[in-house]
Amino acid sequence: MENPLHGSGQQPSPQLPGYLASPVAAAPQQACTNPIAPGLGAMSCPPPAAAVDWASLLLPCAPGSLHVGTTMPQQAVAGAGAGAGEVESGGGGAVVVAGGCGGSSSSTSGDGDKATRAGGGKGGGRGRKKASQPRFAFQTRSENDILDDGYRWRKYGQKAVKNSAYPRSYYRCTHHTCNVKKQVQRLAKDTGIVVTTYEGVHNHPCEKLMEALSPILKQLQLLSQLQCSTNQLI
DNA sequence: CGAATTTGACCGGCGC
DNA sequence: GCGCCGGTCAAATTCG
Repeated sequence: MENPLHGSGQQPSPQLPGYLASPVAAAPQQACTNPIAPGLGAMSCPPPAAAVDWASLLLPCAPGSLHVGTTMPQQAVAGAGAGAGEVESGGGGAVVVAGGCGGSSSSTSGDGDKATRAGGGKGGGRGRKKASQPRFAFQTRSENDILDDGYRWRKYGQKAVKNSAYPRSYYRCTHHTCNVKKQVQRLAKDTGIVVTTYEGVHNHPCEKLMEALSPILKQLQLLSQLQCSTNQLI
């Protein structure tokens, strides 16, 4: 996800950009084409409020970013399939925000103890400890398992899970300093729905989004400067 | 050839 | 204590 929220994982909503979390959570019916895709979703979902600092949304810890303020019930994540509500919107990806922060989840995985564990061979040193990483789960109705959320992910595992005909895929943000992970799983009940669970907060801006919006931001900047000059002349 | 994905093994947590 | 299950590692393989 993208957005950088203030702080470092202390914020309730992990990576989901404010523009995603808000519209989705507050107005599920809104037809955002692709809430997960920064550039796309963002552009197609005009913010309710006029004063949105888009530039700030691009930064990690954006002061202006919105976030889901709810705490993330573990079941919302673990049982996202059953727990999270689902919203369907048009033909695009409907999204439902399942939760915001999983502070004390017992099953949440993290890297916390990984470092502390002296490892042996394969698997030794493997972290299993559930650190309190903010988790955020939501469902999308899409044929594509992989949502383009603007960040680059590397798949590091896939596992068949119980009670599901579809395997769960594990991804990690490829940014060297970023420790965000996400799990992607297709619902057994409704194969058209993909449950995506993000864990952690990106500590870097979304490259794609930056790339997509930079021309616009540039223009805005120029306009702003022009306006300043005009005012001075007057 | 480097990066990304696949896949089997390993490990810890949890329920019984 | 044991087995099941989810999560992760890392070697092998594939891809660009």
